[in-house]
Amino acid sequence: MSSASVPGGTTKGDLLRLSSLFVRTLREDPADAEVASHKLLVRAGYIRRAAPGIYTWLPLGLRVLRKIEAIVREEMDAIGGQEVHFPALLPREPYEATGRWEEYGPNLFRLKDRKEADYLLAPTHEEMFTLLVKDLYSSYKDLPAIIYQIQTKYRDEARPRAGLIRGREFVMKDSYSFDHTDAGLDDSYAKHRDAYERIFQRLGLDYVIVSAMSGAMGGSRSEEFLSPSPIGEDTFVRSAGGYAANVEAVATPVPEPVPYDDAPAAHVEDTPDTPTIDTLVEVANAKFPRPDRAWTAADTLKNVVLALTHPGGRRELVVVGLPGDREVDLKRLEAAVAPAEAEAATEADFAAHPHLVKGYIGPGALGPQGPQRTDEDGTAYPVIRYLLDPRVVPGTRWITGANEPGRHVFDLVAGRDFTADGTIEAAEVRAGDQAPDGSGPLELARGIEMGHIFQLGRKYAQALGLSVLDENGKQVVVTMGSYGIGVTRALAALAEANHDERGLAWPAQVAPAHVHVVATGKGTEVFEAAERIAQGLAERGVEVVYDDRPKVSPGVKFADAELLGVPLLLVVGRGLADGVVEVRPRAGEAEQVAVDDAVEVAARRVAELLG
RNA sequence: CGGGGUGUGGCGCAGCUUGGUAGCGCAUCUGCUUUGGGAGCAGAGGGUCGCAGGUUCAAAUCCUGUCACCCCGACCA
Repeated sequence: MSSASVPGGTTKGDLLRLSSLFVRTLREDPADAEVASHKLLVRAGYIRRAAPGIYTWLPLGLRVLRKIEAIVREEMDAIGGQEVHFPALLPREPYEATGRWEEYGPNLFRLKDRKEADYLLAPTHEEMFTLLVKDLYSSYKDLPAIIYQIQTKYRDEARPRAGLIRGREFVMKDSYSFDHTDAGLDDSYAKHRDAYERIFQRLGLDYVIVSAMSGAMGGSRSEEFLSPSPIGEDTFVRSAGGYAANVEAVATPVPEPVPYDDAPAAHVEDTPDTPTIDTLVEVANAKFPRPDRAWTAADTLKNVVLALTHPGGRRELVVVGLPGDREVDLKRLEAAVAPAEAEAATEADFAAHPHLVKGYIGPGALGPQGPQRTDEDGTAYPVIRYLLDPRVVPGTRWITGANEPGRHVFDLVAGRDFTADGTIEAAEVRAGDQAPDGSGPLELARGIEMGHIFQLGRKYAQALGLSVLDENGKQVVVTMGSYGIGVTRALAALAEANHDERGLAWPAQVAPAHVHVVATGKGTEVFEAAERIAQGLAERGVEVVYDDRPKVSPGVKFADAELLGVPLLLVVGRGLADGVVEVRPRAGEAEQVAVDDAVEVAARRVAELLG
């Protein structure tokens, strides 16, 4: 690996000769690859699959990985981060203390030593960092502190996919901040946010920052850095006015309450055979037409029965009431009820609650209006909690279930005829919905999550007993932030964003080399000239891949050059007779250069590419 | 965990319906020719057909079981 990346410097750049480089390119896509980054990284000889979701790094891939790491390292150091390195193999105890030995479930790689003691391959290192700081520090004067590592993580994903995008082994930069005040945490968080912006800018990656739910991690503020890509696994929304959020985190704008003084009284009507919203709308329009317009699904209040499983294992039925033209988004629901898990109610759940008439459930049987049960201390609870979509504000009028087969209520007014136990963000987010900050309609897009920053707060410090003495000599629990960048995933995102049908096309900052020198022809002159140029570039600190393979046809060499994706191609071939060589960017126009100027020109082009 | 699919030289595939002892392309090796867009000719090496049982004179092929892998969904800092 070269230490020099500045052309014109005095340190020698690397010269990789394709005749001996440990690489083999493939003409065909591997059968198990679906996405471009996976196909091309394998075809170009950057990585090989070792096991599902686990990859071996070959020299070219490793060079790219190291360059990304170097950029991450520089920016982390620039905000005062100090690098450490933890083992990946860890004992059970610290994870037991925070409950994550259990919480992580089957995604944790667990193993036993010869004495049957439990170990794990770390999926992330909050516990170890917290304990290390506890070990070394005990005063507020030692804070703030930011420590980080770039390290291999292990998660036994249920379904690894898309090559490096979701692996079971992956490289992550994880950093942690330690402060004794909330303001300090805000500052550490802001530093990381800035550092992440610089990192992704330097990597040449488009990114969007979306607000996210902190979910099972606990804590408050949390944002994700996504690389927009159709193959991304995260759905996010954004508005023209600059709002961006993970779908789970989107807040629904709450409409103003509607006056209902002149609203007609609610009335129950026969609506036979209307167990679905579609059939209900059809019958309503046929039998009870509105004078002004037709009924639509949005006029109905759909009540969806869901089962929550709480951490202790308690199962609870809840009903979510939402406009009939929307579905419940289970991911949003789960984010809203975390740490409980949610699923659709089963037949057994309905059987256990016979007052829930499937297809005709209405507020009358739910929440405050429904059956109650009484606690030991006399407090009354609804048997089934009723949670409303934020759009169902007081004064809105609905057609909804009458809790009898074949019957619905019309003109049921929220706030007058029924109330609920609360509101919940569980309805699906759709393109065209308004952004909560009034910045316009939302569009949905997919992205690859490359980074995530969290304000963890005091959860881990509390669980592991990390406190320091403050200015007044009092013990205060430390507040923490946790910040991750998926380094290998960022590499995949770069490959996704920088390729064409011929192969990879790396930004110069992360490319395995700066210049790809191709010698075409059979005469010794071209090889001698190419050799001189390659060495001349290396001596100026330029990193060079030199295709010195004899007896390989030009077509193969050009195809390989385009597959490997080095940003600048330098061809020494038939032009040599006229004293010229060709310099051309990976996807650009060729420039004829006098052979004696080749090193100078190529080095200058590289410097331009590196910015 | 549910659904679908696939396991045959290093890679990509055919052969399986209708059993007869394994083939094609790429890659690799040797020789000659060729050299600006994935060359040609001649020759060569390399596969217990995922594994285990079973049926049969005979199994890559039929039957049973099992394992692995891929894709979609569920799940997932």
